[in-house]
Amino acid sequence: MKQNKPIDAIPEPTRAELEILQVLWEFGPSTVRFVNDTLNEQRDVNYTSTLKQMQIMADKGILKRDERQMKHIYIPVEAENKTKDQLLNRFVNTLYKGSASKLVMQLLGNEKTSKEDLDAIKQMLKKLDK
Amino acid sequence: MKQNKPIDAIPEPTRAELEILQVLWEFGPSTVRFVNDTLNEQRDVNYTSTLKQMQIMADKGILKRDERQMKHIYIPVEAENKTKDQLLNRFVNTLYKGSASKLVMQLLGNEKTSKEDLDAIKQMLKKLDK
DNA sequence: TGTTTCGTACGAAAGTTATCCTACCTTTAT
DNA sequence: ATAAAGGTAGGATAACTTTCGTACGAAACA
Repeated sequence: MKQNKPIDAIPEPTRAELEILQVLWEFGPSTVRFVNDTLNEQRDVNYTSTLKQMQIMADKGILKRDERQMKHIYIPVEAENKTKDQLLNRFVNTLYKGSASKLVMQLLGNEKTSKEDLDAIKQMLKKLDK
Repeated sequence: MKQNKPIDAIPEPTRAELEILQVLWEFGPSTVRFVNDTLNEQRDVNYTSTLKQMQIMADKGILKRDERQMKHIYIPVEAENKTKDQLLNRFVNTLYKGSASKLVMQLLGNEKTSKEDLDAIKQMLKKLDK
């Protein structure tokens, strides 16, 4: 019988938290106002909802914030790539037993993968060989 | 302002539901007892917890069940590949703006991707060309 | 200077997920 | 026949997520 949870597990961002991270990754350190406005281009969210989320994320250590101004500036603690690596690893582990090639096979068997994507992938592999 | 949710969205399996689906995909239609025993090789779960989960999944339409016997037999409604395609699409959409090649780039930039995986991916690409 | 606008903080509430207890029925074995 | 084992059903509950109302302070402005 294994241990149920690793003790030092880094909290994975939830769905709503990920939305917020995307904005911060794309536009850099931002105020709640800016993040909320950006989110509202996609769907309805109340300002205080976004505020609360970002406060919680700061509590969890996902974001840090600069409070020197009245308008606090929020910044992701982890780099975009690091977080995405974690999420991707988890994904490939749970769905494909850790096999990257199985995941790619699923991806390529998918009609939605465009010719451009295929070419880009080939290019990458060539570069990797060097 | 866009619509918040598509009306006919198929409910995505949750974490615990996915664990159960994995067992059913691997071993075929099964009883709760079998699924629970299999899960317990990995972690502690009470029998009634697994039962409840599978009942909920049947309610949601994720599983159907054969009740002719006292020991009900549960079967996934959707094929493994279809469900995984949905999850993969969602993943690539939310994290990589729908770009499969970006996802693969992240995967290849990851130390955990083995040489075997790389070779397997190259093989696949060759086959696709024909 | 007062009022309106914009910000944070706090707490409540609703929804979802995951877990398990209890009750009760059916089958099996003593 | 009766007890034990194994099954389903149906709450109850706890933790987590998500959302937002209310309160209140600071800043901008008429």
